[in-house]
Amino acid sequence: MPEIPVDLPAQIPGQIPVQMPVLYWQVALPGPLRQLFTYSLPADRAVCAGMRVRVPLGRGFRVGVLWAPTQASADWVIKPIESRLDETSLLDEDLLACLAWAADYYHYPLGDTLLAAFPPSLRQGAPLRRLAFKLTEVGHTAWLADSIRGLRQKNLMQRLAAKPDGVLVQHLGDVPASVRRRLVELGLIEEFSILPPPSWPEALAAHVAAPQLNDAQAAAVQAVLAVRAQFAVWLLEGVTGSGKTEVYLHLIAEVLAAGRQVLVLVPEIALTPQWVTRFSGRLGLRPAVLHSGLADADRLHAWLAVRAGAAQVVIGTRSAVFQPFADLGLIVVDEEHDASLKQNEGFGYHARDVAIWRARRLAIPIVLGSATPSLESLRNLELGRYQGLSLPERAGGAALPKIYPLDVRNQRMQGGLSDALLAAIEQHLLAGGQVMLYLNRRGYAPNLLCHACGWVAECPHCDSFVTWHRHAQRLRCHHCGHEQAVPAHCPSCSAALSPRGLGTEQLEDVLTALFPDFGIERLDRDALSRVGELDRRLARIHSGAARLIVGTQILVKGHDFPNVSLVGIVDADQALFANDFRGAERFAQQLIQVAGRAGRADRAGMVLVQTHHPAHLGLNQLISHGYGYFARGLLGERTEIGLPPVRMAALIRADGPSIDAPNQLLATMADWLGQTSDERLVIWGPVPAPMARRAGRYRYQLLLLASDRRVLHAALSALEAWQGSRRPAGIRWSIDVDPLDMA
DNA sequence: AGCACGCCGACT
DNA sequence: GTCGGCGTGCTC
Repeated sequence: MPEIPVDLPAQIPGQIPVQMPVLYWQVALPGPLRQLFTYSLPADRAVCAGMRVRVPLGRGFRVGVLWAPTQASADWVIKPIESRLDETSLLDEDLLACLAWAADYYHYPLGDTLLAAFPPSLRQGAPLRRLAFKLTEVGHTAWLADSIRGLRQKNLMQRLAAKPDGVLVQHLGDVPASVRRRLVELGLIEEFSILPPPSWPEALAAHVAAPQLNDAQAAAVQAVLAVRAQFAVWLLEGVTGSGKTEVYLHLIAEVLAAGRQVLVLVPEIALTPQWVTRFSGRLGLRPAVLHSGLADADRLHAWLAVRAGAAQVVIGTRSAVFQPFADLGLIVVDEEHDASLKQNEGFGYHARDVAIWRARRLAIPIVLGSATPSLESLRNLELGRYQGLSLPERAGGAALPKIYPLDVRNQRMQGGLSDALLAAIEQHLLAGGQVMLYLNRRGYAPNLLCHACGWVAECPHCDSFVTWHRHAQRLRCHHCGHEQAVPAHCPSCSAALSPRGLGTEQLEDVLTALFPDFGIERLDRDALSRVGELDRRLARIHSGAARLIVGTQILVKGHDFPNVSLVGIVDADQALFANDFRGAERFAQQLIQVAGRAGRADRAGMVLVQTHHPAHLGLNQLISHGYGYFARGLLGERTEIGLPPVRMAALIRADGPSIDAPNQLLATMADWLGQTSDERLVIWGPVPAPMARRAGRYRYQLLLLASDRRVLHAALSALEAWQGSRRPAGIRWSIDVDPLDMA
């Protein structure tokens, strides 16, 4: 990337440098350096916080962000800022404040937090200005006189002659650099830098009419619009199929009409072209779509367009919450309970919570939508921090699916399917419906074992077994990516090996054998590794070419299958007895979300849950009283035990190549915290992580709990200060505030 | 994080 | 005799 610093060289040759007054600024730098660095710059340079600068550090240079003016210090030699990379701040005050809060709240270094708000190319110091070429006076005359000989030179001259404002280098990719260089040498063309205006496609006409809202939807829209110019968190609790998206679209249209921008946060997997099509058809514009698969150039383009206000609607996964909106008027968080809104590694922010902070700062409404709200949000509703909106019925009068536990004790099973479930599948297929089977385990079989000696294929790097992927003929670890060939015989006793347990691949094979006349589509991460594959498979399902659908979590996330009349939960037992305290909550959310795929059109759907524990209390409460009741019951339990969301939590993780060093480090921290911190701080552990060895590293964790967030916060800050940059050899440790995933 | 400096094993 | 392992310490 060519470097185009905004500043001229400090010293013009042949002139004596004038001694200028100097200003001092604190600069936030990337990396785990949890301190700001002070640099100087001439007082006549206009600067402000949020501007990117290039500064010397050690023997190299870094891209940093100007933070705040400061005084000189005698403790170290202050170096000058090498150059400003921007002419103005790229992050406005509100976003800077948000990032500063997030760095503080999540105990993540400020520099890394600030730089996380930039697209990758800007993070690395790419200038906003671009190189371009245009004809010189001489060149123009030469062109008119038709005195250019070389064909390729002539070609380039012609293109530049047609564009007096210049052509960006990136649009001259087909012209060899040597041709450009030659013409520059001849003085016919010249290189210069310009600031391209952010462009975004023009509005198209909305061509899909808004449907009539039902009473509950209309009431929700009205409630939000009534106070749209002030901060409020609205929790939109709408059963699956109740038309939450329609509520969003009405609100968005109103905010757009007022000329303001809208942010829509969605879970990772839900970003399908269908969403975009629906939005553009109804709103008459192209939303900016932001997700992890985006190319750097597209990311930069969208970022600039959002900053300029040209992109009016942003649909994105969690990182979109840091987009530099020019005039944000509304935030929507869809599926607010979804765990993918929380980043688990590194900068562990929760996009929903950051979004709420931004909304408060900007005094705008934020709508959190879900059929299965998180316990965090339900508690905030109880405490009166959120306003409740409810869509208790399905749009279009469709009935909610009926859920039945299916006792599989002592039942004959074929490929994990009981006779009762098989009969129901057949019945629904013959009646013309589609059937969906949910199994949260991909691959053919989760274990490969020796029936003679008991040997089981394990991952060499983790405390886990490897999954047999029969079609790929590989054994794969789902925790670290380890892969190996399938051994022909037991390595321990040479007997034959056999699969144990059931994965989606096997389920697909079993169903193909049992129901050969009905097409089957499998939806899991393995089947969808290629881009566009999801859409191809969804198309086959929607066309009716596939009548049986087998899949994992992906089924849960927001796709609509209107003709599914039966949903089978193949194995509820594993989730029923999860070791994580959030297990019950997550199971309930998944069950309700999967069940919600059934019976959307005119016929009521049916959900069969295979279990060995048909009398399980939670399961039955969930089935008979619904998610809302069940979740509020869980909240009561959490209150008694003192777990989140009633108490605030932070998880200290440590891992290293040896078994005791990480444990020891956390034990030392636990001791120290016990002695020095507020007595209201609860310290649990250290304990081995649920998977004690992963990718060859031994993992331990320490859970900190406090009813008062300030107590927790103070303890974490003290811990950071105490540990400082001390780093016992090979051990990594990190803080996860509000952890969702305890693994 | 980088990237130095700084002391102990197997190679031209 | 050197090349090189990564332990620890600093960067305005």
